[in-house]
Amino acid sequence: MIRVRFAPSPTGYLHLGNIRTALFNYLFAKRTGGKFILRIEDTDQERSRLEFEEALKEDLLWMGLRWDEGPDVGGEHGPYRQSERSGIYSEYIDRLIKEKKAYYCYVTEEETTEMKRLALEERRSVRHDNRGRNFTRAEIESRKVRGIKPTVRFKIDQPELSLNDLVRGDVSFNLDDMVGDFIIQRADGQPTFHLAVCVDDALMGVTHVIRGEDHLSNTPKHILLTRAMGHEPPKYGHLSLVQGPGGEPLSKRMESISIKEFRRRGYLPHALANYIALLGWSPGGDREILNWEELQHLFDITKTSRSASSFDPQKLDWANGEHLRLLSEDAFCRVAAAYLKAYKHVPFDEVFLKTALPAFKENIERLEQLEDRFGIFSDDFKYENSDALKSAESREIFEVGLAVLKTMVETGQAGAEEFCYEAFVNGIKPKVRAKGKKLFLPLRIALTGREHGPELKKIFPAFGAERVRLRLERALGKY
RNA sequence: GUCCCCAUCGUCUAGCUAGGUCUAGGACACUAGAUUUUCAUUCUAGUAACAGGGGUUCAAAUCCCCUUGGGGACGCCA
Repeated sequence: MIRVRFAPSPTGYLHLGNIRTALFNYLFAKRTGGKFILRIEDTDQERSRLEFEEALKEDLLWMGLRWDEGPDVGGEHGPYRQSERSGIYSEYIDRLIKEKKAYYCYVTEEETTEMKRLALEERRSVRHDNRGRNFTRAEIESRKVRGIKPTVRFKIDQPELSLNDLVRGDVSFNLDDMVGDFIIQRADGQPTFHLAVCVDDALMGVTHVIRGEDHLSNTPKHILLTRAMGHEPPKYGHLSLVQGPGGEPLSKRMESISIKEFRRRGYLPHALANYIALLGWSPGGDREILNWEELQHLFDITKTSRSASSFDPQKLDWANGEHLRLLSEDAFCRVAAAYLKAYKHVPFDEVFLKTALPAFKENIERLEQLEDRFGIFSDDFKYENSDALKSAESREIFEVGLAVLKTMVETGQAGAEEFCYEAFVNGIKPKVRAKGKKLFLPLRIALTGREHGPELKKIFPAFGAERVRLRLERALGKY
């Protein structure tokens, strides 16, 4: 059984790149009925905050990525928060030291920094020179006396290592030039990310580690460490990174790409997932708009692109529009009403929303746009193009419209529950000179104040006869 | 600097594993036209790419090498 994990550190909000990693893990596991684990990597106590953990769980759930094991839901391999697993980590660290696979290192942080500076200056490879390995007993004693607390470093003796990556194929590393012994326990006694990850992946039975390409060069460390602890390393897959629209790297500080922000702007979770999946992956053929089941069924990690891809907000908008239009009228109303309630202050009740909302379904790309579009229902509006209202032909349309409306009201064709657009328009058409665009554009502007908008037919039920009368009169300058 | 990864339209990509069907296909965006009794939706058409150089081969977008360019890593962050 495939077991994967998404392991964010709660030091900021989830962004496009993070959620893509989570999505790909989820898709990869679910295709074969595997398990998706959520693990919180909060070994950096300085920067980890509970607030971020809560936010990230909310974002994951919103996207439809429920974890089978993790905080809140539990599981056999818990706890799933690294800060609650320190006992486990120290056991492993002790054992590695006992087995001479790791050692206490009394080299200070300052010395390490200096080592790096010098290497850069002499244009050599920047790596730890393992000097702490050969300190004499006396040297160690003197450092202890000076109050220096040791770190624990894992020994690397292997000169090279190759691995078969799920997305990149065979990759080999020249370890000699790359890494020295690395720290698995800080001077303050806390385990580092490298140790915690390896211990947890092994103990939680993780079979595949799918993560960003930025971890590719950590992988040799992780393989060596895992083996040293007596476990078989998982399979690795390193996803190419996502860049911003201009090719810049994504950052946790970029507001515009946080999942929270996408929610606020009215993207459908599934449309976002669909678009994100297309970033670095293609189902082949001409298909682009996929539902959740198709996504799950078709996704193939090995067909994922090996080069970085740039986030294109325009294409996201297009995808969102497509998914919005795919919704049934009922579903659209539900989703849109819920969105409006949560994020916008639109002064309309649910009954009104239900009659008005369907008109906008074909007309928007983001739910956010609804707020502006609803402006046509406000009685306090300005004409986008008042010139179109002033011609004799236009005035004729409005005068006739008023007359037709009056008749309709008198004969009961414009009652409260139904107000027929066709009857209204067909009543006007034979009696005026203007037709086509010359007829409908002035009418649209008179009625809504704008040159663009939903089909007039669809907004009539929400408008009602009285509002139409008022607006025709206003267009005529009668008040 | 060292190590690792990557390279097809402006962008996302198909094609590359098993070289010929590629005068390189689709999508977003853009432009033009059609439909819609108006705008949008929809439809049709158009502009636009194999980074460069060397090989291998009858034949290279596809395989190999070099150059160039981009990204990542080199933390007592994850």
